[in-house]
Amino acid sequence: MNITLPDGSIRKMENGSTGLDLANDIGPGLAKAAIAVSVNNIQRDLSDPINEDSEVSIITIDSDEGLEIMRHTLTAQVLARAVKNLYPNTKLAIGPTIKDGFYYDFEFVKPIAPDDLDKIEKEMQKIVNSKSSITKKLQTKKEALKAFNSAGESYKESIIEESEQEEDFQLYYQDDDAFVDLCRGPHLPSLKHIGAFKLTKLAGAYWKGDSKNKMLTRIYGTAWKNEKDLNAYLHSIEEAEKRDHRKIGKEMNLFHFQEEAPGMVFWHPNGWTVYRLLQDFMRDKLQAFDYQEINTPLVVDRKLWEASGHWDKYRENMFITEIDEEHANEKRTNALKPMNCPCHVQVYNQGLKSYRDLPVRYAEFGSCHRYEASGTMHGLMRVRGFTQDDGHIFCTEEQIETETKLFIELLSSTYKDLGFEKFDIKLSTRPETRVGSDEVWDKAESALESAIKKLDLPYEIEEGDGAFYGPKLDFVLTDAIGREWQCGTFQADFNLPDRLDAEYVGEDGQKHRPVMIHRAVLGSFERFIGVLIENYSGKLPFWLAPVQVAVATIISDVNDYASDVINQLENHGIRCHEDFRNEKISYKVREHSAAKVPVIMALGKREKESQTVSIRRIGSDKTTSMSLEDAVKALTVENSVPN
RNA sequence: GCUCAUAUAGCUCAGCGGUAGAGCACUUGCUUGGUAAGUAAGAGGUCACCGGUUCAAGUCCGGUUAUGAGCUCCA
Repeated sequence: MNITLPDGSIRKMENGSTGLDLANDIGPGLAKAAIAVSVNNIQRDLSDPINEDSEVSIITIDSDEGLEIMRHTLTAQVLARAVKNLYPNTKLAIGPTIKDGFYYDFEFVKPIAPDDLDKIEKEMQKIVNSKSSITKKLQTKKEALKAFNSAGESYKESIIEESEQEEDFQLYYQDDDAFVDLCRGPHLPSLKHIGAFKLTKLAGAYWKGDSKNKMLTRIYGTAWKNEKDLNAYLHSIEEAEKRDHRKIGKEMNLFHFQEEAPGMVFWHPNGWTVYRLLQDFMRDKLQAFDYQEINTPLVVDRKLWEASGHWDKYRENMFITEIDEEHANEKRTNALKPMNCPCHVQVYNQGLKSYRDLPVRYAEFGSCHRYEASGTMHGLMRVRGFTQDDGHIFCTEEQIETETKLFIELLSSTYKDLGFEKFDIKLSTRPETRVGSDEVWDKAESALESAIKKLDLPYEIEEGDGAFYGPKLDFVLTDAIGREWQCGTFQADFNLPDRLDAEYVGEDGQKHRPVMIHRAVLGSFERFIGVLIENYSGKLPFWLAPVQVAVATIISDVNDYASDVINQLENHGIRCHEDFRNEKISYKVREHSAAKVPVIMALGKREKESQTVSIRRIGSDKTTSMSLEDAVKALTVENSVPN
């Protein structure tokens, strides 16, 4: 048979030759490094026979594929075995690879503690040191079931049970046959190819990811081809932890949370300054794109939520309020709004709208409350009380495309101004259960798609992932260390205008339903500020920094000059912090640097005499001197809000 | 919501049955010092909350609340 290699060359091999035979044929070095083989783009074990003309490449640990196979073997053959050695009655569930590592789900008889990971890790190392080779046996469904049944591995049994195949279940063994695992493969031919690894955490996870099922114990780990890569990875994790907005929020005195209001932010002066600046910035953007800002009630009678459908579908996430019976004349049940859309329809419905009025674009910095499950909250990123940069566009079906295009322009200009150059677009199309005719869906989906195309932007399609009421676009931005955050959204809605009876008079003099588009650029201010903090490690751009200039005196004789400097800066709208304390300048510099103040002005005798300032920028240890006048001018320019 | 862990001074943490500790921050004194920690002293705590075991409970055991890591959820 003919084997085509990645470089295009063709090698003649005997039918039934294995990947290992091929590697040997190419060279002994490759044979030694080979860990698996890719046959017509399907990964196979090195020992699998190849029976027909194929395109084949040898996988080594140096490739991403190879690394993944190594991680897979590490979890399925080494971690699973180590756990079985130490805790013999543990049941094995599943153990896949994930980004940078792997996990394995177990059902332990007695729960284990994080400290036990050390012990397991040592046992794993012992197994790896055996350098066992790994062999595979193929069994029928019946044989496989029997094997795992007698071993008491009920999860494996159920995996086999539910499988549609009858033959060729792959069972992998190490040299001593003492451990066997069912696996899709491929695996390393030998444990000697295992690189550097570390178990990282312990957590619960539902069997098959279903919260109705039993909670298993999941052990996470990371693995790399050598010690150096492992350390680099661990280091990058540490670096990401340093950016944690909860930690930086504390250091910069931006906000706090407390027990009496879980998931609700207490904004401190510094944090609220950032919040206000971002909101003002957003307000200008919206105005430039012809939105009209409105404001609607926080507390609204359940009748409206019943009409909108939220009472049925969303009630468990709503804060419901009742009025103290003793003092109320009438009992009514209200809810804190979890979304702004029904209220926006109320505003739209005031007065008759003509097709000439469309599109109507309402914006609201809408304060919403959602009762999020307790385990889901996470700093500013997931809260119960938040404010959306929300907006709703009422338009005709024909206008969807233009509105999509305009929105993407608004969004990309906003992200760019805030320092995010890269974002991805995801188009989610019709789900199985939905409202609206196929014809309308066709129109809306193609309107969204063609708008993106006209802007020449890349996008991905998420088939069937749309909301029941319409297709949507999600916008995912990438931060400074490559993490992705879904912030913006643009959702067509054929449902709510109908439920809440929104209409306009068309050219034909008849009443029609407008399409409603829900859209947000930042998502919520709370979360977006979290993203900004993590993106910038707290070192916000000058215009967004809560304190922009720390004016620190070197000797108390220059306090009067320093006050003058502060006055001039503040008169130009620059936010200053006065530091006249009886401390050394290095002490002050250290403190303001830690607080991530973008500019530190150190003022001493020299500056006072020459009417200059000495400027030190965050992240640099250089100082530059310039006249006070020039400094005020330069900082004023730098302080202008991007647009 | 589920699993596991955590809760001690403003912050970061130590203490793990017998009078509550450290570093930083804070206050005061001395020091006026040129770009990431001058110096000495002082003050600061219902050890999250409720209950139990014990002669004795931050410390052991239950429960509650919050937080953290995952899981589930995010019409």
